Amino acid sequence: MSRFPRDFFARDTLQVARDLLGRVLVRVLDGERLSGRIVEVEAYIGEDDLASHARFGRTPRNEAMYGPPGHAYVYQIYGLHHCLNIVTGPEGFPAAVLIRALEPLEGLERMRERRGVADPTLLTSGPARLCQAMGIDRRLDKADMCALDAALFVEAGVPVPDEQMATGPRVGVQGDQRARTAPWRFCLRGHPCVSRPRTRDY
DNA sequence: GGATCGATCGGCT
DNA sequence: GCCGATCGATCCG
Repeated sequence: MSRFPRDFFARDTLQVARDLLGRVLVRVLDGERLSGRIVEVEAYIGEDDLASHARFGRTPRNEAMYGPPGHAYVYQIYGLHHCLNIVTGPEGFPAAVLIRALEPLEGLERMRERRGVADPTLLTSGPARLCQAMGIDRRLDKADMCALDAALFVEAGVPVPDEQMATGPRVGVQGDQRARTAPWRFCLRGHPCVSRPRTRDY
């Protein structure tokens, strides 16, 4: 059960994003393990990335992105959803990887209760869906995912060979042309749990 | 299958 | 005051 150390997350953000595919996100909730294989992620890199919450500089909300790698950045959106990022790169530089979709592995029954749906491909196939399934909210913002007693962490799983990986523009990003087109989304080609399967050539 | 819309509220240019 | 790194329901063809 190899829990990833901080060094894994301290590397270049695009490298970490790619390398997170196939790994296992684990949430310990009420003493029970809920887990899923990471099948889709997006990178948000620096204040110059106009799609990033760090584009206006350091604020109370995005503070975690400026902190040490291997910590969670959890934010609320549209007043009702949560999204989970893992902070990457050197401390002081705001960057993170958004976890967009999982293939559920452990704790499916609990996830079904929390989500109110039975279909496994609908349990964790979206950034807010996986947070609801795993009980992730702002209380986990800035949580250290490398601590021994962490309730949220990443295990080694099985890395994904390049030929099974697809790359493309990030979902839900509008405005600035560079931000819109940067190929900073990574997913498992054709996997049923990816959040937006059949748009474009995924 | 695709387009559209409402929910709901914290953070901010 | 405006708007969002979303989701699910609804309507249409």
